[in-house]
Amino acid sequence: MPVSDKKTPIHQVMQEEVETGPVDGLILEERLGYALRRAQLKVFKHFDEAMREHDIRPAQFSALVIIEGYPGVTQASLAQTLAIDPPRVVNLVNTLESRGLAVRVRSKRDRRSYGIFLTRAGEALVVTLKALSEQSDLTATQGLSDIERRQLLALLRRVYSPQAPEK
Amino acid sequence: MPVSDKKTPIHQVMQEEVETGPVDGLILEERLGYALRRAQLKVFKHFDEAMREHDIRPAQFSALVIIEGYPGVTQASLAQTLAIDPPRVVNLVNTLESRGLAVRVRSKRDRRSYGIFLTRAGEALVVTLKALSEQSDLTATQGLSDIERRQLLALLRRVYSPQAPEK
DNA sequence: TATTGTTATACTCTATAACTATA
DNA sequence: TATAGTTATAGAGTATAACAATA
Repeated sequence: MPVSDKKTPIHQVMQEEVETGPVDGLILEERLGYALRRAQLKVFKHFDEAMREHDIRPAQFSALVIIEGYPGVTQASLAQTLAIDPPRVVNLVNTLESRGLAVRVRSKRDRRSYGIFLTRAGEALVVTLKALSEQSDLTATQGLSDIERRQLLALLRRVYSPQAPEK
Repeated sequence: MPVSDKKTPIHQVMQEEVETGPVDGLILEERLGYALRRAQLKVFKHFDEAMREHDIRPAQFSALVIIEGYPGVTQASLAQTLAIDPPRVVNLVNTLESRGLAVRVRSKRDRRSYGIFLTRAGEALVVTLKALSEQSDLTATQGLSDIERRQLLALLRRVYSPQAPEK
C-alpha cells in the first residue's frame, strides 16, 4: 500500500538507523487495560499450572467456590456473580456435573430453576483447589509484600465494584 | 445453614431454605485472578465504548502506540511486547495496513524481516486514540483518586515485570 | 407477559504445527 | 541450521437470538 507521502515518504526514513530491541519505558505501560491484561496473563499462567493436575479452568474454579459458599445457588445467580452469560453457565454446570463435582436439584418453589450443590467429591476438591490457588497467587506476585498484595486486591475491587467499602 | 453434614445425601438437603440472592463478601474476591478479570472486564468495556467510533480493538491500539514509539519495529518485537504470538501479529498488521494506518517496509539489512511504520493517517489517529483511552481509563476508575490510580498501575507493573523499578 | 434454563450459532481470541524465504 | 514471517487449523472464550417450560 502506497504510503501517504505528503512530505517525507516514509519508505525513505530510517531503515538502517532504527534500533528494534526489547521495548520498555513505553507509554503503553501507563494504560490501565494494558497493565491489567499483562498482570492477568501472568497470574493466570501460574493458576493454570497449579490447576493442571486437576484439569480445572478458571471459571470452573470460581463456580466451585461460589457453590461451596452458597449451596443451592441458581444458575442465573451464578451467571451474575461470574459475570458470564447464562448459556456459558449451562456448559459449566454440565461439566461439573459430568465430573461428579456438583449436582442440579430442581427447586420445589420455582420449578423453572435449579439449585446447584457440591457433591462430597466436589467439596473435597474445592478445599484442595483453594489452597493451591492461594499458593499460586503468592508465587505469581512474589515481588510484592503482603501489604502491597492486599493493597492491589483492594484497589482492583474498587475498580470493578465502585461502591464497595475499602475494607 | 444446613450444608451437607457428613451423612445427609446432598439431594435431600435444603430446597426451600436457601436464599439465593446477589452474592458478596465472597472468598473469591480474595483471589487475584478473579479480581483482575473483573477489573479488566470493566476497563475494557469503557475502552471499547471509547474506541467504537474508530473501530479499534485493544490489540490494534497497543500496536499503533508501539509502532509510534518505535518506528520500524519488527513483527517479532511487536509480538513480544504485546505478549501475543507471531501469527496474530500478521493479522494485526494486515488490518492496520489495509486500513491505511501502517505499512510494512522490507528491511535492507535482513530481508526476512519488515520494519513497521505508521502512515500519516496512522500518526494522526494514534494521537486521537491516546487521548480517548486516557479519558476512558479515568472514567472507568472514577472511584479512585489520582494517587490510587498511579498506585494501582505501579503494582500491576510490578506483577507482570517483577524486576521493574518502582518509579 | 416475564423469567429460567437451554440450544444453536457465530465471532473473537489464542495456540500450534507446518510451510517459505532468507540468513 | 536457525530465524522472520506466513498459512492453516483448531480450540477456548464470548455474545446473541430463539426456543421450551414454568411463573
